[in-house]
Amino acid sequence: MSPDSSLPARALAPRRHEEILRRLGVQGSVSVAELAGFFDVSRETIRRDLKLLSDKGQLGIVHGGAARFEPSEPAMSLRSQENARGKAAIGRVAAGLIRNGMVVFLDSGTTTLAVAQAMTDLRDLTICTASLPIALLLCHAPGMRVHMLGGEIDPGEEAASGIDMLEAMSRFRVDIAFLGGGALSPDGEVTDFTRAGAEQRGRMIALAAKTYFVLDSSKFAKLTPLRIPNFERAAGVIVDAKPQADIAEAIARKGPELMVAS
Amino acid sequence: MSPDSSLPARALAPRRHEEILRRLGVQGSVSVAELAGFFDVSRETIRRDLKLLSDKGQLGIVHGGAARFEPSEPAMSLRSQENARGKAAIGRVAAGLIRNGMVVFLDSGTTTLAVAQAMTDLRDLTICTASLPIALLLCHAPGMRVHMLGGEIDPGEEAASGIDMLEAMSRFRVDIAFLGGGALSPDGEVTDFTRAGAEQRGRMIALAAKTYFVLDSSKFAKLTPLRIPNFERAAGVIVDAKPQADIAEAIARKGPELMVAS
DNA sequence: ATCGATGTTGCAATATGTGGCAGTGAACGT
DNA sequence: ACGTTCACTGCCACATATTGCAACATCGAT
Repeated sequence: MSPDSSLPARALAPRRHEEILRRLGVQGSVSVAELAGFFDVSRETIRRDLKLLSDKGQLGIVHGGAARFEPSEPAMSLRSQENARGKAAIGRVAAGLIRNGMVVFLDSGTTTLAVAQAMTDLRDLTICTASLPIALLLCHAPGMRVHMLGGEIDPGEEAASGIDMLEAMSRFRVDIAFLGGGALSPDGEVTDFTRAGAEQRGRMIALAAKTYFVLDSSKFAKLTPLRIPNFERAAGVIVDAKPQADIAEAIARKGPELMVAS
Repeated sequence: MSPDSSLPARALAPRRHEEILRRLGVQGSVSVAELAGFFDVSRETIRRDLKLLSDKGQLGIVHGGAARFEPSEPAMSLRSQENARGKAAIGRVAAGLIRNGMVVFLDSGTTTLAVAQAMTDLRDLTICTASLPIALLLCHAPGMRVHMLGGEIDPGEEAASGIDMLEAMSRFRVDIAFLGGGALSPDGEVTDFTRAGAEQRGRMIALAAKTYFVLDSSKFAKLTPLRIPNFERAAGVIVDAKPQADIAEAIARKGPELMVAS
């Protein structure tokens, strides 16, 4: 009885093509398995679709799926490849915490970018971020309103920072915030590289109804100097591998829930 | 909205056509089977309907049903390919107007993106923009400070807009601004699609010491409804092909210098 | 080097498109 | 009233397109 928004069990070929291209525009790449599942058609059908679109020059086929041609984005794209599996797993867990209608804050960083990637299928969200790639990614997802926090751009993070960004941030009422961090300290806290970063994240914890830190396991081995204020008020820490038992214990003692993604 | 969710025992042809077009407007595509079921008529009848509507140019027939003609503007990454040569030429001329130490405002759009691309070799500039791709591009150029104007992201432009963006913009002292536009009107003004866009550009003219419009020749053939306030105070209009003589004259009469890039 | 996932190809099954033909019913003229 | 015309529709048979399956080739990560 509902001929509406969610795609009909069997979508026409052009409709699939449209959706595939839309996803490519948003995510940069798509996998055959993912599309076959989404459209409920066989993998061969998807491959034939991709072949067609490829012949039209609208995408490039790669093993496992297809990717969009790009002028290539620099610098950060390299870092986001590191431990991509782990980050994707963290992204899935994080996306699972989000409900319709929420106001979501996404910190800058490669792990939060993975969270954003896992969110592209969700609908009816308000996104608030200072990260250029995250804003660019999510603004094309249907049903999302994206607010970019302005400010001076930090080239390393590809994100706005500074006083303007802090001010813009504090205007929002945020339901759920996902923050990155520099390292997971031995005494069970998330720490940061810079004073400004730590301060900004501490404020976000105070602002958001719930805050989760997302840290991939490459951060376990590091040590950074700045404690993040209000850390004990965070709702959880999402990681992609079990940290040492004593660290896990220390986190739990402070308050935040430790969530291990796989 | 829908007085007809119960199946019309047998709808007349015009009634079906109306409903088919309505569905196309909402869903983008319709299938023969779905329509045949809904109207309780044979598939052939639906096909004949579609054939008729197709002959009238109101839809396109595809295997299994019908699809609406490209309702959506091509993605920005595609638009920037159109007339890339012309845009690059405009970019070179624009970049030539920039001196060390300047505060440069770059509007959103594909032509201003070309200007940004031509600027990557310059140094010691402060960039101010609401465009995500421009900010992402220039933040990696050495010796540039990039300020991103925050606000709600318009997916079509991949840029911030709205009240927050206007407010952030007005904080800056700008030496030179490069603005896009919707069209070059026959009476020698740049015009815009939307009230908000025209208003925002008008304000930037008032704010910047010098303002240049950048318009590639594909904009010559178009007509858009909104005049841009303060247009006569702009310093110049940079294009990639000579417009009609009377238009060129009209521009000069208003004040801005016409610069033809090659 | 091995194993699981992915890509390829031919083929059969199903779905869809096309054209012809006949039945229906309304409009119209006789 | 009757018959004719005509638009519209459904049914049928056949042509074509799309899809899934299965067997086999390749790729890629351990």
